[in-house]
Amino acid sequence: MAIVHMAKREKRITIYDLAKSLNIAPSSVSKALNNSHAISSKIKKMVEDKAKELNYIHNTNAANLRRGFTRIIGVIVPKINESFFANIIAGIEKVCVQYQYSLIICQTEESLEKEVNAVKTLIRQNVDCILISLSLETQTTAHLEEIKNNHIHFIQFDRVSPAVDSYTVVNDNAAASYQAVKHLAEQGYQKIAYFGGPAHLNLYQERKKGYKNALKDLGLTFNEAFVKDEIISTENGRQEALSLLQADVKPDAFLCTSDYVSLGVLEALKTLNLTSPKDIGIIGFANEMFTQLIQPSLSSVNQFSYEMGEQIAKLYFDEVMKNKENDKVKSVKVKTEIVERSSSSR
Amino acid sequence: MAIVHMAKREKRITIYDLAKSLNIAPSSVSKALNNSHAISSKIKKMVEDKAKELNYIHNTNAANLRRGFTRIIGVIVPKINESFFANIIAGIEKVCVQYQYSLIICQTEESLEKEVNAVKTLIRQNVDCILISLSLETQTTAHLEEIKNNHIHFIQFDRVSPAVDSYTVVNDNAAASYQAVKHLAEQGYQKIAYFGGPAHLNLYQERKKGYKNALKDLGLTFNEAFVKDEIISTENGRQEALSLLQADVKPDAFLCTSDYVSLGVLEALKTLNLTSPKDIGIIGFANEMFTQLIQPSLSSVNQFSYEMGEQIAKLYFDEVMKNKENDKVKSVKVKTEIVERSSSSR
DNA sequence: AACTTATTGGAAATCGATTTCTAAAATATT
DNA sequence: AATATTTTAGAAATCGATTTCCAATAAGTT
Repeated sequence: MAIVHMAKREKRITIYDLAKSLNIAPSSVSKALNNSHAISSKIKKMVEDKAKELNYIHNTNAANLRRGFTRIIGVIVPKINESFFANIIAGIEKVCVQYQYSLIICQTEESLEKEVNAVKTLIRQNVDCILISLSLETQTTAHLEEIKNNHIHFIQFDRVSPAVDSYTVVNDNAAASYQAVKHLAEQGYQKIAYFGGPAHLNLYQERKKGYKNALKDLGLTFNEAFVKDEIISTENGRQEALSLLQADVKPDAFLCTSDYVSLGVLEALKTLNLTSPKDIGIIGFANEMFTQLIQPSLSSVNQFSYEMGEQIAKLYFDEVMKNKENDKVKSVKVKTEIVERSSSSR
Repeated sequence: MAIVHMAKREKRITIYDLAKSLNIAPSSVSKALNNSHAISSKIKKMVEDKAKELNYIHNTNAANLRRGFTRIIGVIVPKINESFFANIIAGIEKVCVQYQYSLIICQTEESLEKEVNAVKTLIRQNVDCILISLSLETQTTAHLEEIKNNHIHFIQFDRVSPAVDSYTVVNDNAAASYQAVKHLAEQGYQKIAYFGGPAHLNLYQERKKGYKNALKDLGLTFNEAFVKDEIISTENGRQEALSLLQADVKPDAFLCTSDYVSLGVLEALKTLNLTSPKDIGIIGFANEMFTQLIQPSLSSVNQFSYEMGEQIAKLYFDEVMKNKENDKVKSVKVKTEIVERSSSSR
């Protein structure tokens, strides 16, 4: 796409205009507006009044250049309009306005190339910090190291790469799926299948680990055929469930790492004339809105996405910002909760 | 909340560093990097190589200050994590990256005060354009005029104020609700109630207008008691539906201006032992994900939110940006579509 | 070869704030 | 009253690019 160039905007009122009309120095105007203690309250009052009168608006751009930071935080997510990420962004925004920070949002649409470009854009924009959740494609991390090379603060969340040393905010994914399996077992399900996402993502490794550990601890047998990775859409879930449920040895429950996949399992049950929770137990991840509206309602792991957003932003303001060397990075775990609904209650 | 000040970041490589290490002038470096025709390809090559070698990253801030524009577009929405707005933002982002523009996102949480602050922040940040959908509270528009006073391009979308002269992108709301009523009538519903939002919003005035016009054209009687404003949540919808359905003269269908309200109507039906579509027809607005998943599935007006986002951004790049005086503003209508599902099909 | 015209690199001004340093004025101290 | 100290305003440098203008060189023309 061609890059279009814009005409320069008409000039705004500057501190020089204020200074001239008050017959004082621009530096004094600046100090007055910044409430510096090195300027009298008489001049402060004068300047403030004149600023209001002439409709002066501070030019952040000029100040940023001089100060060296921008009060802007960059956020990179796979998809802005996926409710999990939309909630996280909303939570981040809520906290950022309180600190008078702005947010630049980029989406990668699950593409590494777009992710690399987004990182470049944010570095160019001089953001103070980058908050990122990796795309499904991301397996290299040179672009993340680049953030650190440019001395920009950096927090990974949800989909993180342990290969890069940084602050992280994640759910305790291993514990969450452990709890989910335990819940299914308590409801009497014995042969529990696991539908995970791309195996190179730490997030899914953790969930699989929790699943396996729970089976072991509960004395349930582990069946390699019941474990599928790369199941991330409703359609994937439907097909894999169909094939598993038509095999000789069938599962009696599914732990899905997405509610959309649960939905696919449900569709498969319908075509096979099976019902949940009677024949098959189902539990998903994310606690999407629709899980409580459909029949049967779907059990799910609530990931507290909005709260995760708040915690990410708070981590930045409370810790990262004050840690100049970005050493002693820290990992924050966000609580999860098993929401028991029909699909796993018998 | 206290404003925290940040330490200045460590210095990055600048064009002065490149110039020094190549023994040429900074201005030549700038021209080389901008692919100016006033510089030889020999020097361009030299500069590009050295830039790569030293990991030079362009400082947008400095360039912005000099150029007078930022390649940043500000977006203000009531809630980032409402799927309608999340989709719009995603659509806007999709187009903006193609033009190498970044997005600053603000949410008002339906508060005028936050909206005013968001506008101020965006003006300070020197954005090239502000895209805004008004909060429910917004009835004054001084802050919007302020955008124009600062010569910042400006597009209103979805929830717009006709009191402010600006580009707008909206659904044809009158036509949409007209079609919705027509659809209900065709299915044999005669006494159609209307649940709208705050009456001061143009959006809802239009929808009510379409509703009334459709009734007239179709020869259906208009009943003032069947028209309610300020019904925007599931709970509102449930209560009002309950009260209407227990009155002497009852409606046999509901046109809801939100799918969440439809959901409330559905709840009311359950407590009254009525069913949809047999006893009562329902159609909502927004075509939310859940409308096709629940029982009965809910008919809805698809507003094509993602496409609306794309069109907003395209309007900016194709027209607004080129129209220096911002005169001859234009209103873009985004198509809608009646999605017929069980709740209105008998 | 002499002259005109096109290219191309560099010096310096500029964008609009912040900040350091200096000096004058106000206040405090003896 | 003389001196020491503190306040306060302003001059000038600075952030890192872009852009205008000029001069030197290269290329083209007769």
